[in-house]
Amino acid sequence: MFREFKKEVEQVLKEALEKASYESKRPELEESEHADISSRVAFLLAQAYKKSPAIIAADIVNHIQIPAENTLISDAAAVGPYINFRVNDSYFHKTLQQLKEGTETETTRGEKGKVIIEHTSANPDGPLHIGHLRNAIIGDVLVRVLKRAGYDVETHYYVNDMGRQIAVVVWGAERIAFDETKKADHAVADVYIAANRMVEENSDLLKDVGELMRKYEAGDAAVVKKYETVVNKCLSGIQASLQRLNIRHDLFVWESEFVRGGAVKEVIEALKQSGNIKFDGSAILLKLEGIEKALVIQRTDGTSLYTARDLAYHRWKSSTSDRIIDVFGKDHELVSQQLTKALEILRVKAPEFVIFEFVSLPTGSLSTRAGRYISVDELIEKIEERAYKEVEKRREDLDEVKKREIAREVGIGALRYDMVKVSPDKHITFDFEDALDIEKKGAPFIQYSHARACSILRTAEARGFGVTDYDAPVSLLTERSEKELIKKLSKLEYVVEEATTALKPHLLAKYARELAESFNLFYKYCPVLNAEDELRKPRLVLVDAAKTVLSDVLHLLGAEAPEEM
RNA sequence: GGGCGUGUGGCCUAGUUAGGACAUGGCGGCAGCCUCCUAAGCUGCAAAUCACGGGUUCAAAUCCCGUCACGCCCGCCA
Repeated sequence: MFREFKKEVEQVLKEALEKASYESKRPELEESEHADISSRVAFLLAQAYKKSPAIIAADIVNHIQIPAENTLISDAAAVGPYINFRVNDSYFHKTLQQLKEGTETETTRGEKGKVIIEHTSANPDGPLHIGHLRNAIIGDVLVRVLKRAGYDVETHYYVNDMGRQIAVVVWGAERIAFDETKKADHAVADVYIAANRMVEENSDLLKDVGELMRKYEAGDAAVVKKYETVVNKCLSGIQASLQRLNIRHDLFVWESEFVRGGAVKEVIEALKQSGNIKFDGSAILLKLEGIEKALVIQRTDGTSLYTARDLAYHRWKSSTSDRIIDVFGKDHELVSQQLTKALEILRVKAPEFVIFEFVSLPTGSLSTRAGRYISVDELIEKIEERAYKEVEKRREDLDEVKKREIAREVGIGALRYDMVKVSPDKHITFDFEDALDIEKKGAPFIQYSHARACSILRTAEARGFGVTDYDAPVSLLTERSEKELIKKLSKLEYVVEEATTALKPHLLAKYARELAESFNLFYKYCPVLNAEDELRKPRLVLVDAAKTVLSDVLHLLGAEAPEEM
């Protein structure tokens, strides 16, 4: 409802500016603690019209006409240079009415077009570590938010199966047996680390690895088979980890498809046509505007490079979607720029990039090859265990299965929230102890508010207060905490929209926390079950509506919404 | 050397795209609140030269210039 309110204020303000003969490009609206929405447009006009902002603000307010009916605005007032707008009773009423049938609106089903989002895309040479985790969670929250905003979303995991490191694993797998007692991706990592050591100690072995790569690119059936076995083995382990985090991909796109399917050749051909190509011996280079070094897209020996394969991949994505989003680590930023320029040359829509800064350990940067990483599996294990202890402390009354279930939901929620709450362009030094410390204002805090709402509704039913009656008079909800909560509820769609256009998933985390805070204050100051009949009815409506939004926002963050904890 | 990003109370963090009303929260610290719907909650207190130095402006955490610190990138790797 906040979006509608904001739009109406914009309109009303625009009309008033015209009537008062002021010209301003923007309404200068901002959320404010002094009003429901506030305009600082008077500041901008002060210079041009050589009057004090306060006088202009008062003048504008005098020209403001709030519609007699069907409006969400209660009043507009000039407070010094600011013009403050407030919502009216119907705003509260409509907000709750809208939540009657849940929050799924008519825009929720793919009508904004198709967006392909690529995230995680860890090399299949070992398990996911905490760096991949940040990528996966930022990506997954965006997926959920975009769906909610009305996009038809397709999620891709781009499988780098043509790199040297995968060849090393395949080479190693010919000599070293996988430890079948281990989770598949961990077994692959063992082989990778061991094989890598062998290759490093004896550089003659590199020839074998190179031979494997050439045969794979050429499509040698036996080699392809070996690759597929190894890559699929690793991916199965990775997928299992992702599943525990409530993350799934629609499509696993293998790099090699673009080589053997001919798409890479086509891209190189198209680039040749463009005239931005130069040759260095038999190698092919692409000149890019504003980037000093030309990009090599084909080796002297004629084999393909990551860059060319990536171009083919993006050309394909572009042809089958309206919007492309790539979630990349900061180390890929230059690549993303090169990609953009190259796609421009191909006259193809470029992706939008969500670039996130690195996660490092207190001991230094992460490295799968050096075995220096914390795997996501280990992290999940430990955080669920920690959550279990917390549940046990509080709810000895529950049976084992239930306690485990809550611990899982709380643990995963906490982990995900922790990763998504900070802005992507902040560098993170990962501290195991900090992560395990189920933070007070993280996901469990929000889940707890939801559980409290559920508890009230459960008890209401048990006491025979009947179904929640959305026709109950909302006007009785006059307490400050009640009004604040409703206003907070009304902002979900607005936040979703902001997070979608700016591609900032952490906005959702912030909103979720604030929503839970609002609910907790309401809970504290407004008894529901013990209120008088007349008041209890609308309060139950508010609890029910809050439960809906809390649950929704938790799901948008990829966390569960437990009914009790 | 060049490019990108970050620097906000003891620690972590929001706000920087579009400059404006007392800089958002958390952790930790101190002091309180369970005869009342789950205390994973709530209330209060202490704690900030918004890295540093200039500049623009009526107004700067936010814009401009410079400096410093940290991270990442600058492969016929992926």
